[in-house]
Amino acid sequence: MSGGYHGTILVPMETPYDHDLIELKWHDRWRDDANLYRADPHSSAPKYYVVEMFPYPSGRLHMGHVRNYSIGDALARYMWMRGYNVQHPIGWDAFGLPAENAAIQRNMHPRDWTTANIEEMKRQMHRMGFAYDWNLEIATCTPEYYKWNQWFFLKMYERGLAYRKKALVNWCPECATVLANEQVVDGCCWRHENTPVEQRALEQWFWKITAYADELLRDTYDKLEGGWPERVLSMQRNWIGRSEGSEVDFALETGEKIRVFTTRVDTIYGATCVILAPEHPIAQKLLDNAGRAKAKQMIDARKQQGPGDLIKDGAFTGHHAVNPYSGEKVPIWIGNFVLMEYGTGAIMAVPAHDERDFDFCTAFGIPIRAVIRPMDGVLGEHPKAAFTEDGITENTGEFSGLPSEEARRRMNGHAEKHGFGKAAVTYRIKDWGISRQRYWGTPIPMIHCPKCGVVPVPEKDLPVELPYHVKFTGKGRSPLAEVPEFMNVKCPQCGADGQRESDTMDTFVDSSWYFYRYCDPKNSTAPFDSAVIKKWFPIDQYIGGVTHAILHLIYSRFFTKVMRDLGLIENAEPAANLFTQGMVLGSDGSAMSKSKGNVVDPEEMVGKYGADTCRLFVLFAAPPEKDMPWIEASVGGQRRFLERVWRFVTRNMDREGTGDAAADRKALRKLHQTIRKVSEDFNNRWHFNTSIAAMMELINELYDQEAGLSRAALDQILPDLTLLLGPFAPYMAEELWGQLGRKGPVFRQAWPQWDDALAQEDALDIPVQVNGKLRTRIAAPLDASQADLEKIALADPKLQPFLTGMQVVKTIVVPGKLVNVVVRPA
RNA sequence: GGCGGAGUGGCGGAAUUGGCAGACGCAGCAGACUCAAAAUCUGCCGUACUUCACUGUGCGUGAGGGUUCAAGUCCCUCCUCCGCCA
Repeated sequence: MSGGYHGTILVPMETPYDHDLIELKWHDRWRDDANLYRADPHSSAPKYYVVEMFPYPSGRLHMGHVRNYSIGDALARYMWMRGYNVQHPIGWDAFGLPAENAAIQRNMHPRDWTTANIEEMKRQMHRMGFAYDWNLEIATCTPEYYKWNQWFFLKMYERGLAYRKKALVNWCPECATVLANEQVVDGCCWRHENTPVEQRALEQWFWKITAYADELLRDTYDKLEGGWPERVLSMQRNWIGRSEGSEVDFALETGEKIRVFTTRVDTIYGATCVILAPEHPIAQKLLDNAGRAKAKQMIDARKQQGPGDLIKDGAFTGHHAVNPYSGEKVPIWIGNFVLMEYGTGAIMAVPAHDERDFDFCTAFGIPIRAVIRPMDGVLGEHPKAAFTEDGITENTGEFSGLPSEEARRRMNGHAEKHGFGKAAVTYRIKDWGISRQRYWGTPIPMIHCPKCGVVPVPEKDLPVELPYHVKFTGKGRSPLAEVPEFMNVKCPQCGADGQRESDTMDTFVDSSWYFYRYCDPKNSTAPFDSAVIKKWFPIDQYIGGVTHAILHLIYSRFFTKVMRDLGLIENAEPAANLFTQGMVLGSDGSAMSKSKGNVVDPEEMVGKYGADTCRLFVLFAAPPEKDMPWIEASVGGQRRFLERVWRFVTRNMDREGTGDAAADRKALRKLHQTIRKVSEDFNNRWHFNTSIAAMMELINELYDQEAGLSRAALDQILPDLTLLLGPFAPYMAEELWGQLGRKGPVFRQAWPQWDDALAQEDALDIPVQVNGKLRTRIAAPLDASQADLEKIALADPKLQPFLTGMQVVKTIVVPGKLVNVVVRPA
């Protein structure tokens, strides 16, 4: 039988595929069944906890969400079908600046705006058919949730992990308000393009993430390697930025000391000046009025330039300090590239052996002196560039003639012995500044008492609730500061009239532990029940955008470690496996943005093609970890595929079978190959693009064999095909499943099993090469030996022209794969 | 500059362990069906040449070199792009 279906044999029972009809029917049933996607608390099946990063409720789902959630949903459904007890929650990262902007611009209260957005996006999620357990839903802006942010704050405070210090914030003099980093565009205010942002020092709260720097770094190797993308681990390691080196004191005439950090103490005899961060307290003391003005200018200017295009700037303080090793007096400068937050806020400049120091000293006419020679070279007398590698010390007093590493070791020992320095480790990561001068966030549970100072709100008084009636002027400090009913409070210690902290917490606090709260979202006496956490954690699979590779993912790791030290949980890491999906790009290949006008609205696409088609497309267009462009012309291909499936199943479900054994065998072979392929993709790399391609090949084969299929074959093919489709196109799968007379939701059915014997081809089809070039193909029995293959290949008539006049040197036979005949002229 | 990732047809991509490069889809071309169109179905679809012959040959995975019977895949040098850190 050949030729395939030409519309002449079969009864056309088909109804056309109407996505709205099908999807809306199931949509209502799924939405109204609160327990449909609930994990079974009494199940003995292995647990599987899959979490996709929760969205900010901006009001509309975008394509990035659709992609993220389609990946997670396919996985959750597959794991259900594999018999796991799956927990699959969703919630809302509901605090944040856009809500306040809406308040200012549209006169809507942030809470009302957020609530309306959540409802709208929830509706869109239902429409997409995502299988979430809505019983676990949380919104971080509710007092029931943020109460526990405050509780964690108090716990941090008790353990000395929360402290207060002055720190710089972005200040727009025009708005007279503090700006978030993302409101600073090219160093200017986002609403006043020509107004440079200033830096102001405010008292703010910090969390001591640096106390965990070492463990956060170590666990990227010990616990996350293999489960998290290498790219993310490498970014986190960079961010933590551990470096080993030395701290050394340079003494001033006044007796004060400037402590510098360096990784290259072996070069210290080449230090020709000391450079302080412009805000360094000693710099502030040494500078005259003009100098201080210059320093302020540097601090403000730094904010306006990215680290890449920072133009080096500096100024001499007029003072000197003494190099404790050489006794030499070197000038003290301030420099804009020295960061107060890193190391000690002061460096020694060794222009001969550090590129940045070389640039700086060349620009300001500071002398250059080489003290390290290359292993196999001589000391550079008048270097034109810094020699930055390790080498041999020279002209370094008692430490001369040593390899760099040994010099560092000995010099550290020397410093320690004489009390002017020591070996030291420093980190790039800074403590987490959590204060935000904003309304729409978690109030920091602290009270300022004129007598007692800073006093924590007692636990029993939590939550400190956000007042509803607030004026949003966009001016001044936190809007909360203007609400007397909120601000005025009695000191819990002495009863005096105190003032509440008016700042709120960074929204990254909210997202640092939300996946714990999912497990016990209604608990009113604790953030969660530890026993429940023990059951579900660590997360088996966390899925989200690589944009969160650093901040969110490091803060939530920090939170997990603190929670563990508080005895609340046992796991040291929140997620055993992390998957970062690529971005959805516009058809022009660049990120979707309103200004580019290349934004594609998911809801519009769902209306046009259906949710199943959209889900299928975002999974098909590229492997999930890669960026993918949205090319609408291609979407039609997914729609056509679904229509082909629909037609095949509906017109074959009730017909009499034919009975062509060859057709059955071919179709069943392809079916089992497809089950194997799709299962392997789920188990290994999640390359759903190839899974869907395999299903397309299956449907193509089924069309070819359709006319000859027996009823028995159809009874295997139709349900299995439907089940395979389940994780990707749940609506159509559910509808077809029902039409096939089957009961129960598709995602609760057992995943189909493949049979290697049925997937096996009838005969080998082996390519034959001569000197590595394909010359012919041969058919051979499955059990052909290497010798058989060689014999058949060499006898093949098509090969003869390439063998005449040649001598066969050897024949390579890869069993089941290939034959390569190596020849040379006789 | 350092680290990490990538570069394959007109386009998205496939080739999972060194073994047939271009699966699957989009776009395009031709045909069937149709009064016609849409839809559907069938065939073609890297490139140059070749043939009466859907025959055959050469070239081809960013560039150049190497290892190997065999390289998109491994090694070396280089170029371009993206991310992170400087």
